[in-house]
Amino acid sequence: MTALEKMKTAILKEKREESVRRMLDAAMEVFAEAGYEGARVDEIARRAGVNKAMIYYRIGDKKTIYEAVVHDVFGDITKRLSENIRKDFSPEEKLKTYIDNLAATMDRLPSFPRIMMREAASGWVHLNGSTLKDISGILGIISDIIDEGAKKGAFTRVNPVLVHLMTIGTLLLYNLTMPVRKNFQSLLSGKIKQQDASSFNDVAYEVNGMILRAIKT
Amino acid sequence: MTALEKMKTAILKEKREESVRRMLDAAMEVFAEAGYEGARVDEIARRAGVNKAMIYYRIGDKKTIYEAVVHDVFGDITKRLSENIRKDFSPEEKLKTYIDNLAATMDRLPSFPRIMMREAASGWVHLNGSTLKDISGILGIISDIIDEGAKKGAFTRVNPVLVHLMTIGTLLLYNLTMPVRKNFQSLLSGKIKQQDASSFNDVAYEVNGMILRAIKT
Amino acid sequence: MTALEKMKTAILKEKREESVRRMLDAAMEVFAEAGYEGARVDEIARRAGVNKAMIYYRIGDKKTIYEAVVHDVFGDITKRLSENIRKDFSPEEKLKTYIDNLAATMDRLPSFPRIMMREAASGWVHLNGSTLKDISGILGIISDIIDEGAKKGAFTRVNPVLVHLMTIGTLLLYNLTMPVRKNFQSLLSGKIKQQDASSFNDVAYEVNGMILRAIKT
Amino acid sequence: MTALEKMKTAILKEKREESVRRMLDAAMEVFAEAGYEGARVDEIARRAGVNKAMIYYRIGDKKTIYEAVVHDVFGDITKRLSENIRKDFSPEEKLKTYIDNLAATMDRLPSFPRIMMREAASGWVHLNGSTLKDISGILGIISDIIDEGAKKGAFTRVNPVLVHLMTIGTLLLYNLTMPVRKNFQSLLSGKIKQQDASSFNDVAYEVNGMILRAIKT
DNA sequence: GATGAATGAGAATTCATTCAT
DNA sequence: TATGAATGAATTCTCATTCAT
Repeated sequence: MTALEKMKTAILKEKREESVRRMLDAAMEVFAEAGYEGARVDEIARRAGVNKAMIYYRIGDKKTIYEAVVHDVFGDITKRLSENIRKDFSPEEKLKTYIDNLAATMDRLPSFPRIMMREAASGWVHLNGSTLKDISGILGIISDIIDEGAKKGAFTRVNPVLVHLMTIGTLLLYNLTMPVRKNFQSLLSGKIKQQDASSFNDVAYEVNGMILRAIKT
Repeated sequence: MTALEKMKTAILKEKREESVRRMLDAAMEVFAEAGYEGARVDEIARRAGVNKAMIYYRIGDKKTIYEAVVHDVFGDITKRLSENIRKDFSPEEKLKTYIDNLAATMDRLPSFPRIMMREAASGWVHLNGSTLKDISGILGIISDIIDEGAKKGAFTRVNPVLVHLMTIGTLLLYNLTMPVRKNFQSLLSGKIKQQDASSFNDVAYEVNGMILRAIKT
Repeated sequence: MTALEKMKTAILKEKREESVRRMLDAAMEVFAEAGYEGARVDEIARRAGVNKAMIYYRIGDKKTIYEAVVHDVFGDITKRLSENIRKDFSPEEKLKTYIDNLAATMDRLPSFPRIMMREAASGWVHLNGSTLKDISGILGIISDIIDEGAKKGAFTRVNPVLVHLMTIGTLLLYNLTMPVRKNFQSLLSGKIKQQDASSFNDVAYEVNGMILRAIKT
Repeated sequence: MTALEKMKTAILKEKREESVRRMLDAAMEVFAEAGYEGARVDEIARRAGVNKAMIYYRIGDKKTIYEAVVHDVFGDITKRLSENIRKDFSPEEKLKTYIDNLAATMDRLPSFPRIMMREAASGWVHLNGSTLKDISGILGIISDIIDEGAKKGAFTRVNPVLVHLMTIGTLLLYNLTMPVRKNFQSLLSGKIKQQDASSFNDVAYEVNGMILRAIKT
């Protein structure tokens, strides 16, 4: 193959990947908004700006698209968490980083909370082996943090799975109740004195505080 | 109308209501398992043991069935909570009752967690005014508890919405990760020393402990 | 159930069966003309005068429709043959009846030759157990005829399968070359002296003569 | 043009023809297996080891490919027959050669029986003028053989078209029932004494015998 | 010439909903 | 009231064909 041909091939490949990326991004959005059954392949194609047949050509049928999306979603968060938690942090710092990263991911990838919620409701039937491994990787991280904290006398001995579920459950629900919370505020006017945390940073901060208080010695 | 006719009418009415009840119960199950879009009216009819046209005749179209189900689900839990939290309880007791009741509801009405999760993921678009009022009623309850606790010096001042989200988020996720947690246990063997709470009572107890530690002065 | 209701049910059932019959007849035609892959469910519905969804409701998907058709086609011919070959016939008479019946079936059920040909070309992949049994029933019949003839000294010992294949192969091809044979007649004018058998009766007669000469002692 | 250039051009042409040959061979296979409607252009390209667009470039659309294949199939058999039937043969020898050649062709070109069957079932709509001429050429050959035999007193006067249909129908059906005949053998065990002809040579021999007996004086 | 990319026009199948009795 | 029958409107998926380089 000549150098020119190589360049052409490379450009084609890049274009192809870019197009697949766009399809998967669109799919993630649509699946998040409508769920697996509610998602329309037509709509995914429309948002990705490609012909519908292209999706079948490049990725596969609806089930395959969905699995790719789920894998991406969970893979991304795992990667992010394992990258950012530094070895030399104290358990408290690690826990904070852990919570901050979860919160940040939800901010950056707004489809994540919805897809995760739907997966939970559906009994996680779309999690394949590698994604399960991803998730247990996350559990391993938090487990180690709690463990280390307990050994150093900073934390009480608690079930790390529960801490994880509490953290992610709170953040998820916080994230997903955003659109309706204003309604409650007005209905509860006078009752809730403290302002609702306005940004996601704030809530990460608050959640962090609560969790720490709950597990510190 | 003769007495006999009245009796007949009454029996008919009872039968009718019983039949509607069966349809709604079946619908709740199906919606919980498959979500709104994934649910099949045929399947609801099958499980309720009635003719499909009957559902349209008695309840209405799919959307109407779903709204009735959602209303039932959220109405039930509100009712239960407001009934069980006695005035003369201490804030701590009230909080415990509150958490226990949430946990018990999930146990008794296994469709609740799934439907709530799906509602969260869908942006709560099916909550009508009265259901919203139900939910804010719940928020009012927890808000009052926290408030009272703060006034009595038992609790720190925390955002009651956050406490509520933390409680329910943890319980929901705990409930819905049940089927996959065994997988993680094996993948994490050696890391997680403490046993997973085996019953839902246990987890309510643990969650209660965590929440209390997080907000007690 | 009252007598009136019974009557209603019976009428409904009749209507239903009549409608299924129409669908299967239409399907047989369409499959004969276009083959499995070429057949359009839309076209079957159109010819049967029913809504396309009705076909799925009553019969099933395309594969199921096709299998029903094939089963009908082969079942019909088997039934006809076994009914008409009388015990007290001589082997020669039996053979004649056998050939006549095959020829008559092709006349009466013009889809049969085409569907059988296509089945042959496709490797008989759609023949299920019961249809295979039907066909081997036919083979059993001809086999017995040859056998009896041989015992009585009327026929030579020949492979009955070959006789069957020869009979049916000739009739099928004769039947299916009908539309093009005129073309040949003109191309061959002067060469073929004997007139082409004009009716199917005639050809059954001729085939019978040939087969008899081939196997008589 | 220089000699070198000429050579290059010749090699290119050869390669081109070789590639077209491969495509047509692949197409014949695929059409035989799946029929016109069931055949996939993708699959043809795959088996030919060429890019799909190449087929359109070199041969044309699906219909054109199919017509080329049909023409090849029928042309081949005509050519073979007319070459092998020597003038100085006796009518009996000629008939034998004719049958042997048909049988051999089916052996050598396994797609032929299937494509011919499908063509028969479809009403020969893909036979163009030149192919029709090919076939009537074959009919002319057999017609002449019968004629000559009748004149010499060796054969009775029979319809040569019928003899042809009988021969080819038997061979075709014999060939195409091969895969299912074992099933029948087991179902008919005890009934069919004579072994099924194991090779195609054998069946040609048997068919020859039957036909001869049917038409000899 | 050769090839990967792209797509429009179907085709099968499903399902909420209505009809008719 | 109750129910089997019927259907229109999607929706997923496929594939022959063309494009662009």
